[in-house]
Amino acid sequence: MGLPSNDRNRLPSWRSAAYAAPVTVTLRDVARFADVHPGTASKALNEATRDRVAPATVRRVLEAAERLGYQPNTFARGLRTRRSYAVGVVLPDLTNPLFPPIVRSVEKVLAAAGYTTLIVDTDNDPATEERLMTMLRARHADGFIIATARREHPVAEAGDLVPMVLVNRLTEAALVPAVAGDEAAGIGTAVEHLVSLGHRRIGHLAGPQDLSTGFGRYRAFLDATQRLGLASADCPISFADSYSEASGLRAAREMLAAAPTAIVAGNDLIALGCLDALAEAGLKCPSDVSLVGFNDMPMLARLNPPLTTVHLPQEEIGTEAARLLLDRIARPDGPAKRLLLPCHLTVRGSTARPR
Amino acid sequence: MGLPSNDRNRLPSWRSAAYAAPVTVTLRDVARFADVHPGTASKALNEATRDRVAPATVRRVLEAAERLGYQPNTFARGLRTRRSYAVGVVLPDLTNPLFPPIVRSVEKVLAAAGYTTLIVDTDNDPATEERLMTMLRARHADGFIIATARREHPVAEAGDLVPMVLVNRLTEAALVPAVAGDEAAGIGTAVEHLVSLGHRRIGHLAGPQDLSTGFGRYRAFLDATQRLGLASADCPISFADSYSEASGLRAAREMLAAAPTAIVAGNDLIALGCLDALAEAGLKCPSDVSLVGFNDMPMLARLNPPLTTVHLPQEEIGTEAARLLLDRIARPDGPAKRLLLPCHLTVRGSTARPR
DNA sequence: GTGAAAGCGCTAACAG
DNA sequence: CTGTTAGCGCTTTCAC
Repeated sequence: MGLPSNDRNRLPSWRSAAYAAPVTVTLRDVARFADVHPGTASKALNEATRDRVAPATVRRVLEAAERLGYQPNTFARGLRTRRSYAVGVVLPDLTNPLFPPIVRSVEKVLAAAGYTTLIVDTDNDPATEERLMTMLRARHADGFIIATARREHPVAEAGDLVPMVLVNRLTEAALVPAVAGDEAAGIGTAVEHLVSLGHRRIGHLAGPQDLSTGFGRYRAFLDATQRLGLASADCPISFADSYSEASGLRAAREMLAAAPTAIVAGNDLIALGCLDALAEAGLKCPSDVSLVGFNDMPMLARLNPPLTTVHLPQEEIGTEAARLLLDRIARPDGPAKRLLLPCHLTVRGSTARPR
Repeated sequence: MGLPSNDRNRLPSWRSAAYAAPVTVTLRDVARFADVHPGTASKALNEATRDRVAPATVRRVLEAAERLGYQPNTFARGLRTRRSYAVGVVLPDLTNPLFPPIVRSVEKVLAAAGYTTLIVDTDNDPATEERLMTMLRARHADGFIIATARREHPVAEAGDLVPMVLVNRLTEAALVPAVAGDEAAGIGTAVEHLVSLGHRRIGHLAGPQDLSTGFGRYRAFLDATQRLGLASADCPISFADSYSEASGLRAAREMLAAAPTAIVAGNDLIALGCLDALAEAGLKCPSDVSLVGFNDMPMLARLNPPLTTVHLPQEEIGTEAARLLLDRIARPDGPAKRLLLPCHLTVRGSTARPR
């Protein structure tokens, strides 16, 4: 009596527990060991119901659980409570260096609250996204952090049905909590910086317009140039159809016909493509053309020239997203907070006075 | 009759299903709709037992499931079958660009086999790793892909108790399946390349020796230089205590006292630190000192000079790791295959003939 | 404050 | 080939 009933996987004591095959010790085992009814053991183990059990009993149960290395069975608990303590994080592309820092901080906050993070990579494919969402739903994720950012996106309609937080995208409908960098302000700062250097012909290599970031930064560029009194004829715009060096190269070739003295790129990869286009055209950066990127991905400081770019507070974005989600899970009907975190311009060597 | 018994979350049809709160349709609902017993419905739905059900019945059940949008409850199934169809992937650091491509291909293979990938980031901390492993175990992960690579690692002892595959590390004990790039060959190729350029004084900036990669590459360097007939006195070695630019810088400063004409770095980050040390010392790369990195992280081609480095087949590593694991889950007692995938040297601008 | 009992949704062994 | 039944491990009323 008092020992786990199940010993099909009893393991030698010298094994490291975490990597060994599970020895299944159940609540019944704990209860038997502590000499109480399983129901009572359950109450004692559960923070919320603990106060309905005599302190001495609680102690006995807790000790038994400790001694036996009791781990509640997630399946049984989930089946009963309909909660998984798992959160889905839906990313468009894990290899995009923008996301890992966000994921890390999300994971940290959620883990501290007892949640498991289910990371999922949609490969920028709506069908994959649908499939993965279905999977996450089947696993009864308690909430979602969604970083895929098509402007036309089913999530915009799903509204407040399931706890979720949007990252890097603010839907028009303010029903869904969201956190993002203040990209408009970031683009604004970039344009101001160029204007203050003396630029008057500033182009924009816009990102994909079906992504909310691409669209948002484009609008922000329009606003900023207008606000600063630049003629729209002096502000050529080309559209890249993806966030990639190749698309950036194509768009930049087009752009260079308009001979801007400075260019604001939709993101860093587009800026890199632009760098190639400049080299191709025999133009030097920054002496002939200044260039600003967006995102501040790693290694930019080591480029030639080091790229000036708008820095996003990735870690903070992740932290806040996780907090908002926990909030939402706790109070699904609370107001949908929407957070805009400040971006700053990291000035490096790719911007200078025009000739 | 024939409708889901549970309508607390019935959703308007215009909502996108994937993002809406779950409407719970159970096996009983499907069975009722198809007018069979739940047990029969279960058999019909399950590939493996389907042939014990009349084809016409199978069709009816399948259609009912489709019509009602039936999703089996993972908890109930897991509780019953003691399988989760989830696999834990344990990474030391998600922000290391080495891992995302591996994770992506792992995820792809596992998803195709019906498994969910649980990605977990240990932040290079053994305690965090232990905690996360416990969590994964509580969630009854069916297997593990482990990419953390301390040489002293509990996993090395846990042996074949739970299905797992090691990535980027071959334990001495050949009990655990593993897949890695052939780093020794990679280092060998790098040294050969330098020797063929005419270098005779070749240094090594070794990575942390408590990591199996750091140690393995160090040994490979020793082997290669000896094999090629270089005097060990001509092959200075400094140790970086982490894979970082800062550590690389420190180790490189030390190394430069020995005046090698070429340096093989333990990884790319160490190589970057080395680049800084060279600049500091007023040495030009590659004209004064040639430099080779390891891993081929992104952006290296855009550096000044573009870094020559050993390329790891990350995608293939991930694919093979996932396959090995599926194998292992299917036949836990099969032989532990150990795969060594070829690395190739990507020659760029940081290596040249010595003066 | 504790015990008893029901049941979450599923699968698998066994009967028919 | 189909139905019946039991039970995975847990939480949660409801009695006592």
